[in-house]
Amino acid sequence: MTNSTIKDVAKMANVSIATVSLVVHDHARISKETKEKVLAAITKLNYHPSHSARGLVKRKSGNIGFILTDDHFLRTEPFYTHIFIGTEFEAHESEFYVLLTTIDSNFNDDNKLPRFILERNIDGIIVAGKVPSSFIEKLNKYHFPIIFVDYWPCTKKYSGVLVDNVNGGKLATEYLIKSVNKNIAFIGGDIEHPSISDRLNGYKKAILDSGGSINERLIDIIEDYPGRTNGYNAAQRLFDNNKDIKAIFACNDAMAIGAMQYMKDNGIKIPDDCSIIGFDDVVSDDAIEPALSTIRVPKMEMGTEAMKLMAHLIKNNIKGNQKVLIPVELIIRKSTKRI
Amino acid sequence: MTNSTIKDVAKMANVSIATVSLVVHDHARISKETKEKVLAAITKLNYHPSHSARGLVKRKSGNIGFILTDDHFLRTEPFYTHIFIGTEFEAHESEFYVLLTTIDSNFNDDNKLPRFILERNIDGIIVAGKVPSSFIEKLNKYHFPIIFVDYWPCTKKYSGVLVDNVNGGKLATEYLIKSVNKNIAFIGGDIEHPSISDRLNGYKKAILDSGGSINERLIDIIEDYPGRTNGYNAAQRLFDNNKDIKAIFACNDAMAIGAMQYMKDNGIKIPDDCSIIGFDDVVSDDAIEPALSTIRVPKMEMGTEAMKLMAHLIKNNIKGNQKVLIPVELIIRKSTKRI
DNA sequence: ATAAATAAGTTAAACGTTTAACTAAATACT
DNA sequence: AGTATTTAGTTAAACGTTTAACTTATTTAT
Repeated sequence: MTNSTIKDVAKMANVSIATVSLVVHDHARISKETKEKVLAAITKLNYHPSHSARGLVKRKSGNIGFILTDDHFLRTEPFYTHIFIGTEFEAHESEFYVLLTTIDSNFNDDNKLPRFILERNIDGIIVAGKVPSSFIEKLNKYHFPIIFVDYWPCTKKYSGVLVDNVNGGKLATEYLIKSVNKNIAFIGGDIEHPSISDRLNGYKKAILDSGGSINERLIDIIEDYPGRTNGYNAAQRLFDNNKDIKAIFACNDAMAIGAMQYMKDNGIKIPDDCSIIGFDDVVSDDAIEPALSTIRVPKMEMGTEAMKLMAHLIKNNIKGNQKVLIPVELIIRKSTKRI
Repeated sequence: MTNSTIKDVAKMANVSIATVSLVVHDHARISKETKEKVLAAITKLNYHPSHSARGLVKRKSGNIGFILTDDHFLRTEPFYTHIFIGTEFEAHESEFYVLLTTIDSNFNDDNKLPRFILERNIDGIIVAGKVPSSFIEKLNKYHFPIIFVDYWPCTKKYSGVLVDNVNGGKLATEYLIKSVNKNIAFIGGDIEHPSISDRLNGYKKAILDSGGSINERLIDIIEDYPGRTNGYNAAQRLFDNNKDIKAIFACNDAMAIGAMQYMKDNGIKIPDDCSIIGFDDVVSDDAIEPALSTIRVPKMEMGTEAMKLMAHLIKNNIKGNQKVLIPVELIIRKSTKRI
């Protein structure tokens, strides 16, 4: 039951350890018969190459760091948890291990970088979600590939795996235009966040493309975090201003759910009086009454894409600065008037 | 910026690499002056021992596996996420890396064990939360230490880090006895789960100790998962049966919140008509109206304790079968009548 | 004064891989 | 037939540590 090594396999298959290694790496120099012989021994002995030994000679740790802020990780909506699971899943293919760690959401110059960075025990880093800029600055000193997921800092030195927010906003708004035509509001928070502003851009684009014009009084944006309470308040301001709102596109599901609560509390029928579409497709959307229409973000896929890209960067020994856009999907449930 | 090795340090400090290694391990054989010299070089070169090289010679991976079911990890309440962060935090001390992976919540004999187990790239495993018994059976074949957190399978071959559920149930119930005296109900789900049945045991113990007797009609237990909806339904059954319930001790906060919703919907004033105490102390407790009194479970501490125990087991090369009880704390907020 | 013990290092082998350089046999080319 | 090339493997060094065994110098005991 103790680990068998390459030597045991070599002995059993009657070849040198180099041959075993070449078989493991599927090298062309090995004949079919030898390969089969070795493979049989590997299976019999349940041999797996030692991560440490391999790492030592290749001067790679075989680890990828996955970093996010603690409040993102501890958030009740497991958005980033899904992304992490995606990377972990995909790591199987490329034989990486993923080391997850959190940083302080108020990370500043006095904070230390995660241990695996200081010890250089990773071959690359995946950063999920918005992180403090002082963290990114510290990261700049290091020479491994860094991939940002769901957030791309302005410095275009790194790769990013991003939701196609503009298109998502466009899809949602286009549907609302087709079903209710006019008076479509947008509610959002944390507009500094590129994802949110892109969703707003998609909203504007859809309206302009359809021949309409932007009415700033239908757009309610706050600086604060886009959560349920702020969604509730946004809806209140909106309806106070304009009784005739026919649809709301919320920058995320949390705000949408808050806005729905306001409508319920004030006798506004969903979707008869007012349609609403969210963004993200979180677990509770289906449970809520009426079920919330939304833009589905394939969270796990973002993780797998990030890890695929990482494997590519490492294999080719490049740092990369490309942008991968993850397509989204409009999910129509019960909170929207049918077209 | 590239990694410096033990050789670089040795050269700079004018000693052999063995000396450097001995300094790093704080070995007594090294004089104070040499030690300082070496330490200075280490700092100057920002030297960190290679995880791989160390792992190779020690025949340890330096990794600890952290395993839980996917639905536990993806649950909106980040209970196990907190526990994980605790292990990750404590791992700093013992220089371990933590590899987090999920298993299928319907794990059966056809499922494969996590990769790092098959490849034997971990020195020990921490299992968080209830896992399928077929998973545990498969684990039985391996010879590394295993620690269960927040769930301890009947086979007492492994160590467990567990919430003091009995005492928690007792604390909550004792408070309710003091404040409302009589007609204190218990609602719970998944009674097979040792944690839940222990909470019920604490409830019973408190009542008996106070000279009262157990009224089965005040105890509502379902087999299903103890979530909000089931809490709502449990409260409904309870009040249908007995209008005079003065307090509810819920087996967890989710059920408590559900039960509160039922009371709000039916004009039962909290805490004037009926007090309620939950269990776990989840994030939303404070946000809910009125703020929920509960039993606080120190989640991060469970993680750190598990990792401390793991480091101990590994250092002494034992498998261990001890039980660590984590004390809980009664948190009184607004959902309970004052004593 | 000499032997024994202690202190403070050093040497060298080992851990399990990978891979460049080498070898030996078989095949292809003049 | 003799040389060049291809095929299919082997050899051996290297990766960065740890640690048992060794050395050398100093102190202590007799």
